Amino acid sequence: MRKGEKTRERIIEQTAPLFNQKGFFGSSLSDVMEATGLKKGGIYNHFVSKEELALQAFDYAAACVSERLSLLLTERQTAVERLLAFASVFRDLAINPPVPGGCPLLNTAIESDDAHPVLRERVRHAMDRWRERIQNAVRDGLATGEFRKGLDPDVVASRFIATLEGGVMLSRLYRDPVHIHRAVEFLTEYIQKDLCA
Amino acid sequence: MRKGEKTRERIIEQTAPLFNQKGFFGSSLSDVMEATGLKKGGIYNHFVSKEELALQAFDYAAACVSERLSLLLTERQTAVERLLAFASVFRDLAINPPVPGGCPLLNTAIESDDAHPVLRERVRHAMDRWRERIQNAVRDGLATGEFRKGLDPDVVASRFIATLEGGVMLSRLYRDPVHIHRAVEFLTEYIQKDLCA
Amino acid sequence: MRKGEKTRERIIEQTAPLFNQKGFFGSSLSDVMEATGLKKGGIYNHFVSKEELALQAFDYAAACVSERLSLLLTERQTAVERLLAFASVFRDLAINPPVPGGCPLLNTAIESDDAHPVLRERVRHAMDRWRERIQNAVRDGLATGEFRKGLDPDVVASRFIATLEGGVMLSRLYRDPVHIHRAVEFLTEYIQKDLCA
Amino acid sequence: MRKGEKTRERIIEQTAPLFNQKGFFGSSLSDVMEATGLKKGGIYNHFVSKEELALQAFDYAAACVSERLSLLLTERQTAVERLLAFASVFRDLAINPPVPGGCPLLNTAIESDDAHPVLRERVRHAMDRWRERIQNAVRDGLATGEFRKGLDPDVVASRFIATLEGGVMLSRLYRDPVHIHRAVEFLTEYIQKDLCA
DNA sequence: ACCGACGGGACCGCCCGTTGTT
DNA sequence: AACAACGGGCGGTCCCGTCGGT
Repeated sequence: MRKGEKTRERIIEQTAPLFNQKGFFGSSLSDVMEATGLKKGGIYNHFVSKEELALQAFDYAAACVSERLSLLLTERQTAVERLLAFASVFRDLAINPPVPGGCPLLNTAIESDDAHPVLRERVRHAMDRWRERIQNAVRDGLATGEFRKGLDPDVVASRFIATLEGGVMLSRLYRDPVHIHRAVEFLTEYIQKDLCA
Repeated sequence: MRKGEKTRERIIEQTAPLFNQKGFFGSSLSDVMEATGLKKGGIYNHFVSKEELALQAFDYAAACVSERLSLLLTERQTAVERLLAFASVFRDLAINPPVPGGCPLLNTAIESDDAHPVLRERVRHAMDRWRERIQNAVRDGLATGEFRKGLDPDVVASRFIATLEGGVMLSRLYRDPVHIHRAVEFLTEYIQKDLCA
Repeated sequence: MRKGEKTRERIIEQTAPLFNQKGFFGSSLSDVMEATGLKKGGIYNHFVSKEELALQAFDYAAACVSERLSLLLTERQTAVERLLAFASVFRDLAINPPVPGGCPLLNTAIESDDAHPVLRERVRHAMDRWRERIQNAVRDGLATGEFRKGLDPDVVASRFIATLEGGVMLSRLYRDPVHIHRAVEFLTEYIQKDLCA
Repeated sequence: MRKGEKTRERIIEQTAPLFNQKGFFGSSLSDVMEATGLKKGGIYNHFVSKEELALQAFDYAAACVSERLSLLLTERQTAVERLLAFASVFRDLAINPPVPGGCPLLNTAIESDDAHPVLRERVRHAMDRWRERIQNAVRDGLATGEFRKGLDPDVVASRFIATLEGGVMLSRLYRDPVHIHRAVEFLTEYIQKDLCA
């Protein structure tokens, strides 16, 4: 990897927390300069615009969360375990997020949905991957007989993500982990009572 | 000061959708001028700063939602009906919100939690009121014997709001009402299976 | 005197300290409103512009100093006493000025000489009156034989005003009355050694 | 940073006359842009604020005068000659100032004394240097026996500066060099009659 | 590859003045 | 006679992006 490539990645890593915390409109190039220690010229060598950098910073932040998901999901055997692992990642997202600022998908979805179509498209794509993970877990559980018949994987995915993202929002708003814990607990009961055969 | 008061309220009403859609940092005074048809001088006669206006626009937007809640909640007799009514308001929030842009509490919570403490405090306060509504409904259900003993109203409130706000986020992100419908359905099942005696 | 006339004078009295301290360019209409307790409409009823008000406030401030001069000069008998009285008024101008902010002629001369010809003309006129007072005192001293022959009243006036205004400036700059005292002492010696026959 | 340093100095040199003539509050950034030929971005690259620029422009203007003083004072042998040289610099200050607008210390002292503490502190410091020059000249005169015993250098400094600055004010107000000439003449007599042994 | 200098313009806030109303 | 309401525009500051230099 060339030196330039490394710098480029460093910029992304250092600005992802910035954009995740203050948003795209709330972050200025001055903030970016401060976060990276580079001057404008140094940044524009690697990115054609602030928007391009923000997009990649979002992709990076989303990937950081995905990585945590992959890490936990692959080592789980049963579908139940995998769904629980998914929920536990969100517990971290609220309390000890991989990228400071909480859940990048939630943050960016809210900021972009009426104001930045390009960014919104990125969030949709990342969100699709998350939903697939849950859908796949559910399908596996259906295939192995772990889950009761008739379950709609899509519905389960919506329920999971909605509840968890909402819990993240509440815990971050109140700076109190209790809300995300209640969300996880809610889903845990849901798995046991509704999903399992 | 008859006319001024009216203008002031008109400014708030016309800018609430703006701030709710583009956020505090994403909305400029030029946007406000365009939305209101007034010049800066005319706006600054009623508000000392953009921040002051944004705070009041948020209060207004939150009050609009609260009004819908009050309207539906007061005419419901049972606790179950009131919880269902609460959920149904969120269905509207995602699809046909009283103030364009979705849920002002969700939007503002996400934008402010790392970037604007004053705004965040406002959201907290508004969110407290919402939680109280649910808690009160649950307490009523407990008192009448409608709900099973041992229910923690606080926990129910967290579960409701998390699930619904997350559903709003998903439906707005995908421009698809199915997600908020699934969230409401989720909570409907929850009421029937877990809350009722 | 009509009520309007009284308000008008009140405005002038209340804004003279403002303009004398912060200058014409440094004083805003907001400052004027605060100083008078009136709103813009109340002020523009009596003055067609900020400039017009500032001109009259200057005239008033200059008149305040002139009044002190008249008060002291009329009760003095000899030319020496009158010159000393003139100097003593400047001692007050630096330490306990009739209009807060020091000498209005000095302040306004400095601000206006390159920036505001109209104001500058007013200062010139007021300064002419001051110089005449000294010139007259000198002429009287010459007529009575109190002063030595050959004295140029114009020269004495320049020397007096220059020394005193410079002393005021220094004492106000350092917030230390010693400088104006030294200036007065300087002129006292000058009177005794150079002017008297 | 060869070029930038040069531009920075050019900005200071070009704005010093502006601030000296129209004052800090009377000079706008538009004036600065016009004087320098740069846009706001180009100016703010070198100075963090208008205030910072004004402070440095004052320092520059004060240094310009000081330079003239140094030039004349160093080549003079006797204390008398040095005091006369000091006075002659003020003659120029009124008629043909090194920085257009007259004496920067006088101008800035008057504008800042009630309105801008930071600027005022700068003036005080520069004025201290001037007073030291006179005090040193007097002390030298005392040491060589040129001046009569018992002279207080501090008093002489106050008298000189007060008289000269007041003379500058008058000459600039009237656009007539006669007043500063009279002030210099006054001090010349003072030197001969009062200071010399 | 990074920095420095600069443009052109948008930002929010405040300016001074006018108008309509009471 | 006083004020509230508003316009039109300038205030200083900071924005994002470009380009030349090293």
